[in-house]
Amino acid sequence: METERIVELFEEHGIKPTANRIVIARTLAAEEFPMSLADLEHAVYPIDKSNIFRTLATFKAHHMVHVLEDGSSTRYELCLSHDDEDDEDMHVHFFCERCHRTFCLYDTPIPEVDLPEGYHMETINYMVKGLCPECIRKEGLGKMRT
Amino acid sequence: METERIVELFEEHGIKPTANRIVIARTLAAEEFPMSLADLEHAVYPIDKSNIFRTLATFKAHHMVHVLEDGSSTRYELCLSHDDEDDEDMHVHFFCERCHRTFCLYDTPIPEVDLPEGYHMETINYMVKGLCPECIRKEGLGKMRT
DNA sequence: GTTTATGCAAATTCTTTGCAATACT
DNA sequence: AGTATTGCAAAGAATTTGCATAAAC
Repeated sequence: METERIVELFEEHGIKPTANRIVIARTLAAEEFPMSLADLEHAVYPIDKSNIFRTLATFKAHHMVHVLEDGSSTRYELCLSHDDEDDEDMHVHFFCERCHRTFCLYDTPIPEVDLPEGYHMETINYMVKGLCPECIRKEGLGKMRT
Repeated sequence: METERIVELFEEHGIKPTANRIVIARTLAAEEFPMSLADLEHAVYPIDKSNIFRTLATFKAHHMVHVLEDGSSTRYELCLSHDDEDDEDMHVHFFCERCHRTFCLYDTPIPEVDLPEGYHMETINYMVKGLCPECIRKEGLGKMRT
């Protein structure tokens, strides 16, 4: 994604686009998988992890990222909908229990549910766990060898 | 839940019902909310946390518990379906961002999705975050005072 | 000049493991 | 005896905070 579009995102969400923040957002945008704090720490070196942490908190507060929990770490992905309230780009995630990667299933939207009376929904996480195609293939090969 | 039923669960899942394990399972069954390791540590004192941890790993391996991530901790709830493969009792969970409690929405089953070709599903987590009824009421009161 | 952002170091919290002792079969 | 379970202590990993410096407005 071009830096201009990134800066637009900052404007849309009311966040001041500092140099570090742009690098972090660009990195999130470039990566196919949602990233953990540790992932980002490597990717945006030498920006400090506390800075990344606080930046992600800012992004989250302004709904510029989606936050995911896959069981091993918290992961972040850029939220591309312009509307703070309605996330059109919410999709199911898949955590592979063998290779520990978290996939975005962009073509699998999250089916909504009717909450019981009185609950107010902010965000939804739909996380499927199992084996990804690549690992299934490898498992198969593994078994053949046995 | 009666101890007999608990012991039955152990048999159904092929786990040896030791005294500690029964206490832990009973505690999970008695609690309305899914419990974290820390919750259990208090509830089953003086059983050691490493024992609880390993017991939960055993339960998980034998599909006797569901494992949830709500962002602050991993939580466990007893899985009451007899069938290891098909979890009839899978329901949506709700994490309140104000009081940090995780609710079981027993009457809200998880809507399934069609995964892209090649993915193999093991478990699903459907976690909604927002404000619970109690906290919405309190927020309202808080605003009135202001 | 005041506020905001940043880096470094350290604290906290949560999870996990090593190992010796105990209980079970 | 041999295997499985347990408790204690400590290690590890991930997250979060305090505080002093530097940059932005």
